[in-house]
Amino acid sequence: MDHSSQLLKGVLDMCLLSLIDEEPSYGYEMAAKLNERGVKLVSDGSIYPTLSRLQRAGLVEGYFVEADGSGPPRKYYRIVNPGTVRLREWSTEWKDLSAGVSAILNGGEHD
Amino acid sequence: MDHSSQLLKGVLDMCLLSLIDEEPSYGYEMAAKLNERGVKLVSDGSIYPTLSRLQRAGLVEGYFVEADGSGPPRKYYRIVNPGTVRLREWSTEWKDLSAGVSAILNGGEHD
DNA sequence: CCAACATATCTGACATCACAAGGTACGGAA
DNA sequence: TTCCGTACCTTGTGATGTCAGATATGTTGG
Repeated sequence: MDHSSQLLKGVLDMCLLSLIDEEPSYGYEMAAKLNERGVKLVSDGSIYPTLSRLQRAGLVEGYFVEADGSGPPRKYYRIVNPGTVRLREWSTEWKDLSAGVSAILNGGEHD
Repeated sequence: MDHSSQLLKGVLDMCLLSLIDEEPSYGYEMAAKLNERGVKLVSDGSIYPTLSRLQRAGLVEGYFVEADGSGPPRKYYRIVNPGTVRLREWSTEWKDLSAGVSAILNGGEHD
């Protein structure tokens, strides 16, 4: 497995939750959004189990919507209250960690 | 397991390599440094296997040094050339990913 | 009608890696 | 002797991303 894939661990659920918080969406669409926004290498085999987990955890609600064009019905997700709270917590965790890591990476400036 | 632990995946090896790049060090000391610098929750059960992996990957070299005070000899690590290269790669990966994630987290500003 | 394609979701086997708990070993202090 | 701080390592467990493949729908072209 790739090193970037390891970096994604614990980050994907947070990103999906944030996307859903912006606007209800479905797996296939979110996979595309993530890639557009610079979080590459996310396969659908990661997306769907993660979305199920978010739903099982009571952070989002799922509902099916018939596709406008072609294809099978889409499973949309919208955020619910506990999800909003959790997203704030994860956001804080992320900021703290990423600040710490960046500090360590920049600690050894000898160029 | 904690969510923070998942966030650490793929980050710990990078941080340890960066610490070694600053100055040769040993496991017990690096565990303390990480905690001081804001990367919490790292247990020695994660540190030692990670250091072994870095060494097996040819990114660092290990050598034993007798302890000044008390305790068994310390296993110091110093960075070698491939490690310096890899550290730069990981650094770039990290910056890209963390920028992407931050952008997504800040994308849904509605407060 | 049938095949191929894009859309869309889901599953299972696999690998990676952080953690907790435990073990080993050394030296100094109570 | 017993405990504690230092220092290293190993084992089992759990979480989760990846790949490959299965399933289903509607459109398009032969």
